[in-house]
Amino acid sequence: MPELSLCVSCPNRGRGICGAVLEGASEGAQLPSQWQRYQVIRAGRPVVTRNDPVEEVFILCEGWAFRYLQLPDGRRQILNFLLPGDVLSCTSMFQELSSFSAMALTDIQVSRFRRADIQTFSNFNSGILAAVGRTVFAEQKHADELTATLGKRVAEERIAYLLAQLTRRIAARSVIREQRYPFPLRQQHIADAVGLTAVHVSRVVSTFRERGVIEISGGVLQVLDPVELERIGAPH
Amino acid sequence: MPELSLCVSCPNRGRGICGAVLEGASEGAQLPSQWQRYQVIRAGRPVVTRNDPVEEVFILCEGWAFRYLQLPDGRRQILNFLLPGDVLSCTSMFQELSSFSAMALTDIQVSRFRRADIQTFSNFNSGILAAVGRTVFAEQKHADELTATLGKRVAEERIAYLLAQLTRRIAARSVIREQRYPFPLRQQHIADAVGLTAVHVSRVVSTFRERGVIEISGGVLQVLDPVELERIGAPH
DNA sequence: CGGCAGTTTGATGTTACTCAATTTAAGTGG
DNA sequence: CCACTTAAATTGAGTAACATCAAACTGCCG
Repeated sequence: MPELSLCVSCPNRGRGICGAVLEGASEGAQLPSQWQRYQVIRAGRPVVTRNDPVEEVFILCEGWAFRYLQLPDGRRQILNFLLPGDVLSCTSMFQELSSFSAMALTDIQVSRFRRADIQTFSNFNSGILAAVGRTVFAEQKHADELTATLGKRVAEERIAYLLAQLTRRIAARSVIREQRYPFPLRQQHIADAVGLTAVHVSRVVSTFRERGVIEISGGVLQVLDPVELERIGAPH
Repeated sequence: MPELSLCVSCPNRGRGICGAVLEGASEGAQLPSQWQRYQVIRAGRPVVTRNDPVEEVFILCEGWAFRYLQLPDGRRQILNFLLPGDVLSCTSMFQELSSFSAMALTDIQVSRFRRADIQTFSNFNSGILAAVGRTVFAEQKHADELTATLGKRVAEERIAYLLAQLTRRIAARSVIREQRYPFPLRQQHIADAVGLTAVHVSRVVSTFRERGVIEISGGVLQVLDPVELERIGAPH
């Protein structure tokens, strides 16, 4: 969801990965590239941890990650998944302590900007402000849709919502090869994202497979019936 | 949640209502008051409607309102409740079509600023930007907490979460008279906010009453055991 | 004194969870 | 290439939480 034109000299730029989310960035609405630093984080390692101080805003350049909240009993709720080009969260631009945790789902590469640099720079560059505004809007809209999905919809619809949304986002930033998408999620991740148990996710995914809607295996999601998936998962 | 220092010459300013949420606003971080307009909206009437164009950012000066999403089958999910001093949503600052609907819960009074005015003004006033940033952060944090609550917690915890959060917010902007709070919500509103049915809300609220935790009647919420309510509803 | 909206209560149904066992898939080292 | 190991997915049986339906009750207002 979050798209922001800060990731200017991402190693993937020009290879169609970060580039895909940069559309809409006006000229001059980019931070000086020398301000960013790169970091590689291995799958399963934390990116930021709730209540820890964060000096920087993270942009995901490569791989998948997710934001989540941990409950005292150890259960976690995944708030959203992050794909290449996504800002971890725009709110990191305004807050010194992180209000959420984030973890690398695959090996990832992140680009980091100091919050202070962004704030200074955005004071005399309204293009950045506009980009931040669009991103904030997208983040909030996504959060609202998720709230409605968790509050009012059954398991089948929740899972279809997540899968439909992910395929749309993956397709938007890569060359679409028929209906096959790279898919590093375990069923436990789906469960934590849509508020179900992994066992129940398994059952629902099985019925989707039997009905010829989707097929997940070997880290690849195949959408056999995109229309049906959208119909079940449509948020409105 | 959303607190923003735009509501400068609200009719309630000085009477401790809007004033309560203005703390933290630095000098000069206020929009010229002649840019705002007032409007009264009666209980049950729409404030904004999803997909309608909105030229203005709304700030609630008096009464209660709520943001919601309507599902095609007529069911609705309430996203949050708005109390005096709250911005309807900061994202209205960046988007021309509303992504949500909002409705007055009681008779309300709103203050309206043209989006264009705010954008222009914020370009040469970094105090406004900081205030917007804080508000955006608060909105997102609230949305994240709600997601975790809907995804991972049982009926009793969801309802306690909502009531605890509301009492904190009401207390923050009014003189606290013992543990009695004005409470214009019907049980159906609670149900739509936390993803339950009104019938089940009734049962849970009854057990709270029997256990001496709260008491709702005559538009007043009495918190008899604030510690217990917080304990059940604590988001983490 | 109706009438109406909101709440409460009971009986029953459905959805999703829990626990536990089994199967499949993915590595790993010989 | 094949045993061995381990994580993930699947399946079944039993249960808990919440929804649904319908009826009775309460308070409020004209």
